[in-house]
Amino acid sequence: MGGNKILLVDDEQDILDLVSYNLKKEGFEVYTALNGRTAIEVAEKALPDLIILDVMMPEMDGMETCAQLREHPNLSKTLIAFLTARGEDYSQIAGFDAGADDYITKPIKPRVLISRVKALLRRLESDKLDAKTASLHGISIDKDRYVVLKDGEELNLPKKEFELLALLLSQPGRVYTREVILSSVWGNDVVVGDRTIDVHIRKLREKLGDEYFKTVKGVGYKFET
Amino acid sequence: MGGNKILLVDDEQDILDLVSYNLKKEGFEVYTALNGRTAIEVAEKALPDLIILDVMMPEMDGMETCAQLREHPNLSKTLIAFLTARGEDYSQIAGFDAGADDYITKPIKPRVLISRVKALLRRLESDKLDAKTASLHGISIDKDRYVVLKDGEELNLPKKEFELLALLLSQPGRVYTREVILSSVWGNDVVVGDRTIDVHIRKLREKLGDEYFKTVKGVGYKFET
DNA sequence: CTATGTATTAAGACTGCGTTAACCATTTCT
DNA sequence: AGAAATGGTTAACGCAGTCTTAATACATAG
Repeated sequence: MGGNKILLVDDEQDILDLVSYNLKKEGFEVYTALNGRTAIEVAEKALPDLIILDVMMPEMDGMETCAQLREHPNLSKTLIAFLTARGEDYSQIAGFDAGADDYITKPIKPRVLISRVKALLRRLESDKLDAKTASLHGISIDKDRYVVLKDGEELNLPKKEFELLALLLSQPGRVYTREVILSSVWGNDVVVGDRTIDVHIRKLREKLGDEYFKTVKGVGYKFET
Repeated sequence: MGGNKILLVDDEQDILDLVSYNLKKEGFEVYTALNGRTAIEVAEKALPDLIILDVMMPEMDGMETCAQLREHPNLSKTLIAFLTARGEDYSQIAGFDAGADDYITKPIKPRVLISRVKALLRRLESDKLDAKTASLHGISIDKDRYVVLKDGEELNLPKKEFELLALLLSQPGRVYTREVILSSVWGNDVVVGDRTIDVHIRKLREKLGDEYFKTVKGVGYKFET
């Protein structure tokens, strides 16, 4: 998870030091700037994944900086989090909906900050993945039409096979236990044996390729590339 | 993202209508209450994800309501946002740190409100995620995917090894006695010898590195860096 | 030095999965 | 309707990987 670049912008050196220390401890690559102007310069070169921006700064405030960053072609999609003092007048901040991705309130609690930063970056990662996976593993389903697309080829699966695939595909990578699979695909009242699932998994493997369906012994199955 | 439940509490029907309309338009399920007492009643039944609470209300004000909500076992972790009039005396609000998760100032601007609400709920979602993943210094586990990440490398551990690691990692540094480990990983009714634990610890050491797993003689094991 | 607790192996037991084939159930075709 | 095809479920058996044990070697505290 380490290695993400974060740009930290605040006019108080103390805040920079505190936050910087904590972020580095977590393995992040940290850049700092004391004002909006240098922030933009640094951002252009470092291309950070996340910019944490103090709202209240002399000269160019956080919102103004944010707006300029959004103008920049290479930075328009960078995550931006605002640092605001609790009780600050939100109306003007949010009213200027410059597209901040999160708000972090001072006083800063390191552990809170870290978890928020991680949450934001997770979002970034999953967005990236989402864009890729659709085309990467070449398998997608169309629940409306009850059709599976593999490398552009349409494929008609029987009901149970389709629903099982749909379940696994709904959260690629996540392991679904037999219990969950049964209640989700077969329903809570229906009683069928565990081998039934195996057989359907086998059929999916036959039709879509062995490599996608991974067994986690003692736990369940997952869809993975 | 739709489907989140929001409880809106304000003594002015106009405000309820305005905000309610806007939230519903975004696909949220909205409940309303005109005072603190009914707010608690509704909250108990609906279990909302977020409660927006006017600070200034007759009888029971927002802070008092908030405090009572926090007492309630099923609602103690619900997100709470305070509605405050601009220029209101923040000191008494913040001083009474009842654990509000955000402050929204009146007059309410719909677009602002929506973006704040969405930001809050996003936080909720990622906090839920946090519970499922634990990480420490290059080693992290993903319970959903049943995968261990070491320096970015994916690692598949067998069930017991994974669960043992998950336990130790759940409170890094804390020593887990053999007794606790057995009841947690193996269950209370299963009877296995103590050496079994050693062997699993050994395998974890092999796969993840000796240094992480510290033996505390006569007590148990702990995960440490 | 001894007692106690832990580390390390290797071997065997065990569990749970994969696979096939046969058997119903349901739908479709003639 | 009867036949045929398709889909769903189960049972049986083999197999691989996982778990546990037991035996022995090692470490540390007293």
